[in-house]
Amino acid sequence: MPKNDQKDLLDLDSFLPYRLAVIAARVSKSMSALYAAKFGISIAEWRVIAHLARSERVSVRDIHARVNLDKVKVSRAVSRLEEAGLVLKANNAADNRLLDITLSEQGWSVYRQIVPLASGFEADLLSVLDDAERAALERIFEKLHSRLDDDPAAPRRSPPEG
Amino acid sequence: MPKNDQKDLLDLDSFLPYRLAVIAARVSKSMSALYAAKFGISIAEWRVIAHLARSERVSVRDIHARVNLDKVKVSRAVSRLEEAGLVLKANNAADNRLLDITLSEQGWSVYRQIVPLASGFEADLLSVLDDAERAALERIFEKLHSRLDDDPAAPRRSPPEG
DNA sequence: CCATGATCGTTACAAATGAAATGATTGTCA
DNA sequence: TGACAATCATTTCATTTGTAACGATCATGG
Repeated sequence: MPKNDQKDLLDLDSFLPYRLAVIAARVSKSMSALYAAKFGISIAEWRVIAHLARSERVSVRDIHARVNLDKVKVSRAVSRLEEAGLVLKANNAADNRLLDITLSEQGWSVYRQIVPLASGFEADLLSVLDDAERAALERIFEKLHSRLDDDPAAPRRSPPEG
Repeated sequence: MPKNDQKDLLDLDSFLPYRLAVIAARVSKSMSALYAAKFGISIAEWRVIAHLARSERVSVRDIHARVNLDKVKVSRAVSRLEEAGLVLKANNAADNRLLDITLSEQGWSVYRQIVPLASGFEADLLSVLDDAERAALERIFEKLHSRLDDDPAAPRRSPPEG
């Protein structure tokens, strides 16, 4: 007497949350290998650097809101980057609770070295997709996000760049 | 004098590894909220349960190889599940290094309760995609995985079910 | 046989993580 | 103005995580 009917079985291999987690983990790990060893930078630190490169003079809260990292993780990433000399912290003149975080010259240098590696990695991945699939992927991302926006259990989506 | 030309900037919001990580994290968290509170089960434990449901009497190594969790994580998840009474451990008669891990009656019961929640959650997510987009997503997953298979830095893909 | 190496599951230990608390600063409104 | 709540960044502390090592068992080849 079987414990389950076939219809009650759930195939993990075809289960969307699982598949997304697996592909994201593979891509992240493969990507981070490009800079982790060479520059001693974690994924969180890379996100902070990438955000600083396009928005100079931001606070921990700004980064937190824009880069899908919780406040504590950003704070620690920034501290490590400061110790490594890649980032500068200053007090915000208008509001002393805030930090003005910026890339140092060395931070910019590391960023400029990573960008071509990252872009190349992404281009390599995307090269296997045709135009229709890339367009579909765009729509899929947007549709899934918008569906998750209705779910209070889902983490909030980052606000659009400003 | 700007530090960077536009062409040297990398937009994190449109960067594939980042986007995959964000959507996967949102989906996983939203999904795990369905069973985490009610059954006190983590994502790793859910994966173990889901695998045991379709492959009774497996070892830690089997689960590790099939469910994208490292050996230690599986070992700990199984131990927690055993303490919770959802899983049974026995020695493999043919090889005493191996464990025969199975779902207990209570484990099956929890599984049967989670499956409709998980299937419903997935169906709800997929409902926003049309047939073409779902088909595209299938191809995208397969193409990205097959590209990553060439990258020694990427974690290995799980072998097909058998 | 039996010595050597490989495999399995667990443990040890350091590092990373997350939730809540903290201290410092600012906004609010009575 | 001044009490009180809110916000920012950090710290604290318990838990989780990953790497490496470990003991136990098995496979292999001499």
